[in-house]
Amino acid sequence: MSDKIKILIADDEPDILEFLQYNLEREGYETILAENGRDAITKAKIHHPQMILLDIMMPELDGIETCRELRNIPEFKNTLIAFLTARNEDYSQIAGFDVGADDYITKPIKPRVLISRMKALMRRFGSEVQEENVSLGSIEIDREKYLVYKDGEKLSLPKKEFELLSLLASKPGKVFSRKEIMSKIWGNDIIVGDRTIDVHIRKLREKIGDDQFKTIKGIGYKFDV
Amino acid sequence: MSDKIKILIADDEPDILEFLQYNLEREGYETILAENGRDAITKAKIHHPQMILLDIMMPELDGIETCRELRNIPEFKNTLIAFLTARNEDYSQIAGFDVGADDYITKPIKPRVLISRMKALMRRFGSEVQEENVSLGSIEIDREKYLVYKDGEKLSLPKKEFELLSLLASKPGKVFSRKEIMSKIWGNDIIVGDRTIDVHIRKLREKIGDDQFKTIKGIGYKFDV
DNA sequence: TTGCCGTTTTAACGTATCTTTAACATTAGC
DNA sequence: GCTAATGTTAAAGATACGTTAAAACGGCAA
Repeated sequence: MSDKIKILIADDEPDILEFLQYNLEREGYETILAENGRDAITKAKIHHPQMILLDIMMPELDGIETCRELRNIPEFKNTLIAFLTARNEDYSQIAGFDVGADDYITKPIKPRVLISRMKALMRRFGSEVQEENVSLGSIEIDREKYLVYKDGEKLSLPKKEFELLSLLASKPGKVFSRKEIMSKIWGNDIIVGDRTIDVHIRKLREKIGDDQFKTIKGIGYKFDV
Repeated sequence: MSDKIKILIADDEPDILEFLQYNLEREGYETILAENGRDAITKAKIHHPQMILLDIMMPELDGIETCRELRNIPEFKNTLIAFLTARNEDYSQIAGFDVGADDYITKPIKPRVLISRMKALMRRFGSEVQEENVSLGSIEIDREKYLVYKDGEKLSLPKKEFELLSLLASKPGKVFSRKEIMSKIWGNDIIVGDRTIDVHIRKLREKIGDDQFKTIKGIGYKFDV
């Protein structure tokens, strides 16, 4: 499996797609191409890109709507999303940010500028970029296949448990507050009771090991070896 | 203490400064003004802004250099920094990002666009308010892991004790008044008796060391080595 | 559609731990 | 030495977490 950073590009003009693909791949990124918003959402679910570039004007589903829908899917709550668009479309620009975009890049696109902006975004938020695989002590996590290995033995966790483990293990030792866990796994709109998290933690403790998961009363949980 | 978000603006044109000040304050931000890069660094150290807007072209010290210097000061490693500049200065744009900027806003500035961009940056960044780790003498505080090390030995303090230590240690030597401690740790609505603070201080003295915590009778406490 | 099954969430209750109080002792500073 | 502020202690109070079982949900196959 490749450990390249994956970028999904959605634009209805093949020329632009090709231009971006060429320039990004030359920088060592892996690109996934989509020709409209609907297509972008589908492909995002399959490929789990770290970053998504959306043209504003697209058939089927425009960039703004696509972004809104993506942000409603917990998996993409924290994915970097940037818009591409013609100069001076200020209205779109505002709408874009309000809908949860991280950046807004004006056409004509200059490769050097694009790359610099992308790197700036990733530098800052890179810590949140989910690595493909994590391996700590006797635990190994394969994010793509949704699989966990404990001492080499394959465990197949349900989705929520997997996501929780995956989140906690992304920064071993760091305490994740309940709020943080909730927003990263459930998203900001969905509200679940406090006991829900406990129950998932309990399941993980049963399956992975009791002492790996530490409770910090009043704050949250952390995963440690 | 005000809980408004503080934004430092550096530009050598008074008109622009005033324009930005007006628009940002109207949105509920607190603004700090600087007229060149040197000034900006000085004022940043005094006011600890959450975000800094830098004009590229400035006398004394230009935006690029200012940003580079700021990024070399640990306190500002994670502060949001955005550049303001005229259109099409692509070279500056690239240099800006390479030097650690988070965004790049082109003049003429449209207030709604500026505010939207800023909110987009803060939305991402806000959750990850990087609290710095403190290390004084034999005490080390890891805020992310909610751990305190005393001579390398790991201590795990209850929430209130941790917060109190964390507060006092954030400015070693500074005397925190009881009122200040109360409002920072309990908030302004919750009222607790005076003995409560004493008890927590006592616990800390037991665990961390008696003489680190000094009482200033009639005023409050300070933490020192 | 219906029923099944695995997953997720809720609710109720128990419990450990943390937080605050209150009563009394001690101390610092006038 | 007097007084107000702080220190100490133990116990009461509050709260967050753990546990369990059952309900709700969602996909899937008959």
